[in-house]
Amino acid sequence: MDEAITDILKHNQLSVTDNRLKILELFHNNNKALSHADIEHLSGKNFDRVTIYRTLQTFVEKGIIHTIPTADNSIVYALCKEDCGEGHHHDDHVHFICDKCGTTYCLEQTSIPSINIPKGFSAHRVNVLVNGVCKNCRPS
Amino acid sequence: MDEAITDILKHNQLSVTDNRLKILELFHNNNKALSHADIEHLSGKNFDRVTIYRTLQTFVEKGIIHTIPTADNSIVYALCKEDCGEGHHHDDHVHFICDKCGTTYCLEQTSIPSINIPKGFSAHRVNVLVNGVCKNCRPS
DNA sequence: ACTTGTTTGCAACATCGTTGCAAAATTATT
DNA sequence: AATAATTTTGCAACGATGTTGCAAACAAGT
Repeated sequence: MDEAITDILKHNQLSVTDNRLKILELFHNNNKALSHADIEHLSGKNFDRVTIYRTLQTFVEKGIIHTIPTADNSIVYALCKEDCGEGHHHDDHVHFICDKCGTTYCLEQTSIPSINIPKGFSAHRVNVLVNGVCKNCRPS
Repeated sequence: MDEAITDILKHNQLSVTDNRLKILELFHNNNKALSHADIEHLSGKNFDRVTIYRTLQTFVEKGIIHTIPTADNSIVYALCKEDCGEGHHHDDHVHFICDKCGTTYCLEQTSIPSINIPKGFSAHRVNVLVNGVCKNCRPS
């Protein structure tokens, strides 16, 4: 399990460090999107703020994680699927943000519908954000 | 023209001040979404940063403008349509962000498609962000 | 084990956004 | 038209967030 995470780093020509292993582990253990602050808390405050910023930046560049825009304007990050690589992101799935618990999910199975945009505009990438209540916060 | 803007403020039970008139004017003159920084520059730096923050906040609460989430994580604001009011936003249109000039447009005429989300989740609001090249930046 | 190159942590800084409070402007009242 | 009551503004200070330079610590290759 730890070796799988190590492999991800090696495949992306990244040095294997405690910091990177720990952060990748957090993404694998929590099946949801994490903010910089989440990581700072979850990691037990062992790592410097700056290091976390730089690690996340590196992971985004390498295509290991992707960023998700949110309405309340905090950056959150989530693991990419297999087919993302350096400079090639293919995160064409819907993102769901729970208004109760604040959790952001990647709905991998929900594909993005096609959008008809006006003449003169050309679309390169579509982001769909759905706000609502997630299955854990659903009233019984 | 200036009176129309004054009316908007009065209809929302807001005092008519230079600041608010100027900011509303900027939104009417520039047919695109504006960031806090945009307003600071466009207004000629006559108003305090804090005042701009508070004015934008007030306008959002009153339903005069709405916020748009962006991938690069800067808040942008745009005018609401007629039917938005205090606590009632109905901005179900697509937002388009030009990757070249950075302009954010509200595509009022493009409606949001329905999204099938997994069981257990309930959707309340859908945000669609399209990135691409706008009609002004289109290569000839 | 040693060397090379990368990564980390610290310090300092820049930007962004918020809050409390007194002065100024706007609205309501007489 | 003048005054009183309320709202808004600007300033100062603060907190949170994100960035950069540089020396020490670490990982990878020989």
